[in-house]
Amino acid sequence: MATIADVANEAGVSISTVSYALSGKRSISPSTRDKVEAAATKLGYRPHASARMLAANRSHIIAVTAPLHADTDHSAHMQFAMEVTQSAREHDYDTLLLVHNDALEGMQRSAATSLADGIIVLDVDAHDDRAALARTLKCPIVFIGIPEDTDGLVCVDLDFEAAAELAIDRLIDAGRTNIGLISHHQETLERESNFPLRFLHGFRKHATENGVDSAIAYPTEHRAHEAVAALLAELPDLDGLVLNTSADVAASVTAALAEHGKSVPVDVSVIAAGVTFSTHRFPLALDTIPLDAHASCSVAVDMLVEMVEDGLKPPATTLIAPTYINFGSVTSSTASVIPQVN
Amino acid sequence: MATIADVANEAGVSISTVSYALSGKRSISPSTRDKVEAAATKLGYRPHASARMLAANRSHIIAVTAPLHADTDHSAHMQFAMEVTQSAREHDYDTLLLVHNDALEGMQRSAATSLADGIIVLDVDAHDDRAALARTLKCPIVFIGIPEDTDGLVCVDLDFEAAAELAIDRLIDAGRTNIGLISHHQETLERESNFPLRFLHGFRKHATENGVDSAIAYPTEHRAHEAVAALLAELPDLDGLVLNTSADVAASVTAALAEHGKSVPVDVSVIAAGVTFSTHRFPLALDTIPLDAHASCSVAVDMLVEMVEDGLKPPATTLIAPTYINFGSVTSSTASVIPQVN
DNA sequence: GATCATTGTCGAAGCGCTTCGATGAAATCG
DNA sequence: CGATTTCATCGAAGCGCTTCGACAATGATC
Repeated sequence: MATIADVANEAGVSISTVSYALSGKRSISPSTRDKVEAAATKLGYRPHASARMLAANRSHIIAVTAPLHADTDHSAHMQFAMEVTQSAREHDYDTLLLVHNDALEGMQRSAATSLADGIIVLDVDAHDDRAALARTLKCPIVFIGIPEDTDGLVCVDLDFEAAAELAIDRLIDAGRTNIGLISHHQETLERESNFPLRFLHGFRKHATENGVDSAIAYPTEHRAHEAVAALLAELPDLDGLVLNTSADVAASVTAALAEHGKSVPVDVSVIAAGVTFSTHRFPLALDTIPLDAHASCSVAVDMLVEMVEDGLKPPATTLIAPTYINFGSVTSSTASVIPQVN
Repeated sequence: MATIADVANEAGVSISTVSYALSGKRSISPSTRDKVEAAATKLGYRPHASARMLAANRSHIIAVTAPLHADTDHSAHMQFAMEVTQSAREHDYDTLLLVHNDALEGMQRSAATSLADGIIVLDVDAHDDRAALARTLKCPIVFIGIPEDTDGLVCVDLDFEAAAELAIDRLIDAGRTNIGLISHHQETLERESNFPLRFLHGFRKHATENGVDSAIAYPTEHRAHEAVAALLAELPDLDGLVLNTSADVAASVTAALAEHGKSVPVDVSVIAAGVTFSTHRFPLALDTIPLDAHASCSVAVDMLVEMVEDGLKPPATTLIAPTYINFGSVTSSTASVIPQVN
């Protein structure tokens, strides 16, 4: 393990010159810089992480709290953790994983000991203990997800209400006026994971405002059949369907509708919205308004790094505009009347 | 941020006394210890992580490399990462997440800069680049999974060959002599993820040695139907089935067999072996020889910590003995002849 | 009562880096 | 050409902790 002193020796300059040459924080003559770089390369010099942390008072570590609930969608969870890590690396930060029962203690610990420069909070509930804790820590923190009380917090998330509105608008544009929503399991709603509630709210409001007949169902199994039956009972003329639910439920929707003699997209047009999974492997790919982990995480990490390095406090809540991916699962119910322009 | 000097002041003792009182590395009189502890509590003292790292030359951080492949089972992946983290916390270590393209560079970096005290390698391929790299690093490393060439490496994993043998033995005990295996997707095998190969090997060998008729199928879809059909084509009298495959394939096995007029467990007894998922939510729960993330990870982390703290090099490869969980999906084909003892 | 351990505490030397202020040399200016 | 600014480099002071060696004070030993 070569130290900076070894490099200084090898290059025939002082320690501070090596530091400045490698960091670029002060001007150094090209010839000296070259000597230093050559020496560093020759010795395979890598600055000692903790020495650097201590001296610079910056760990270049971001803690990520990702608790695992019984109903956690592991795949989505993983995606977010990975995306945070990738984004962090682009800023030369590493990520510390804080799980589970250790979430609160871990946040506390990594902040109090200066282990982490900042914290990313994943899988946020409406009433999340971590929100209260976050207000007491002077450490920069960004939530990916939105708790009910965002006072004093910095949050980033997909605009789920806008996503619900966009889904309804697309179905209305296609002439659909009997629109159902399959939401998440009751279990998830009860835990008050917040985004399904925001989606529900956006759906209800926009459906009412636009005078469409709507119904909402909550799956009870890991498939769509029960929810589809419930929807059809309430809305026999169902011709539009929005899915803000889990992958297994969404995957079986086409089959469930078929059992009732309904085909996709002609009889019922379907949009998956605010979901992390991709539908292109489904028996029939569905139009999707994705909950894009990469988008949320990179925005969140950018913000966090800015807070850490520049001491800025960004706007309290940043909502990410929904995007639409077309797979052909929405078609006009009156194709001959309203010709598709564009 | 109170420092150790503040605590020393408050308690009226020297800095080194505080350090020894809190670490217990030298004997300190009870009265002094109490004073120090009171002062530390009063000031909310937490040792500064990087200062401690630098002075003690130990980061108390374990790096975890968990690359994400196209065919990665996110759920299993997450489980392992979480379990490593949990086990690490029990030894007072935190875990750094190294993903993806960053796996090799990250191992390199965290070792060279002393960012991590040790490394856990997950999701190991037969010919894994990380194995070669590991041999060049002086940093303690434990593989969870077994590459083809284990020379100089420390590896921990479920004994997949023994798991295959155990599955066959149980089916033989139940009088089953036409035993099929549904393995993983070709894609997974081609990537040379190593454990399916070891399972296959154990299965073939033990089936041959015990004179049972056997057949092996590789699923092509995310369901079992094609594989079951292939198995029945080769082995029309199929009466035992071993599943070393993905959750979606295993979940649909009962239905796939039913389409051929075969019931579980009477016509065909089924065992899921070497799998991370639980089958108790399946339409019909299956006997399971689990690939227990907790078991593997806690053994691996214990070893790694021992290597870090005591400098010991444990045995090259540690195979974890399989266990059997009974859900009633295996019954005797000749119940009246071989009464169930016990 | 002198000798030898033992125990509890302290001071100081780092750990390897960053960064501030100082300094001499070279360049710029009136 | 002396005064002033700019540039490149260096020395030294930390960052907050651990740990080694020293050293009184106390207790045990004969």
